[in-house]
Amino acid sequence: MTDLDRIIHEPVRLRIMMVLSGVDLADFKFLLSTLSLTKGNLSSHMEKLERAGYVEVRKVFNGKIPHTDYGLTKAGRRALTKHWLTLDKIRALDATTRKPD
Amino acid sequence: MTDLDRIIHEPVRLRIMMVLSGVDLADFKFLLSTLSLTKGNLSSHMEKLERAGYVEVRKVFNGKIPHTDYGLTKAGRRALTKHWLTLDKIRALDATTRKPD
DNA sequence: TCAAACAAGTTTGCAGTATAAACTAGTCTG
DNA sequence: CAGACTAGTTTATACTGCAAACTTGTTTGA
Repeated sequence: MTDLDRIIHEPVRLRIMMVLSGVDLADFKFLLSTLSLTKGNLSSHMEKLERAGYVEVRKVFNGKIPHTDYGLTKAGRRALTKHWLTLDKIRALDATTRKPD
Repeated sequence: MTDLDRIIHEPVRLRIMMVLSGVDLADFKFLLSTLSLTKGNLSSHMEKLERAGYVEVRKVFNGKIPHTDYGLTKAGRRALTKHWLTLDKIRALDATTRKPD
């Protein structure tokens, strides 16, 4: 009930997911500058999100230059929505928990 | 701006902080059962929160039995409030980020 | 009375992870 | 063709969450 998905909860990935949720597709370079990450860092986070089935990766060649686009999957959107709901529940914990005397 | 305090962000500690924010003091046993943790796990999280200056620990003897109470410090309350604000900002990222075509 | 069980935590060991630095594969430029 | 650039990926390291084992002391029961 108050269990947070650690794949999404990780700060960088939470931000990645939110950015992706606002667009159809985003490429590596865009994410890199938007989120101010190093390439290695972004790469490994994207791999983790892909493995979890939360993002879809599309690799194409723009002429001769390789290009990578990312987009949320249905499952990714669902998981993200659920994550915020879970956070809302945790946020309400202060009101629901009273110490028994 | 969208930097999350990892001390607080960790799921278990976020829950601990929220529970503590709803009471003046809570003891080890109460937290243990409320949050369904193992003792070792709770102990090390509390130590981390204490080191960060977010919780205050009061150890007393109830007769012969040792007793440990925890409560949020001012800094802890401030940090927790700020944390939720930061999460709100991240939550709004989908609306503010648009991919330049 | 002394061994076994219990209480309340703390310490330890391990498995997993986030990150930057180093690397790769290929393209463009002078 | 040498060197710089593009677009990532792999590697190495330092950190961290967690449960199990341990510690210190108290109570219970035979």
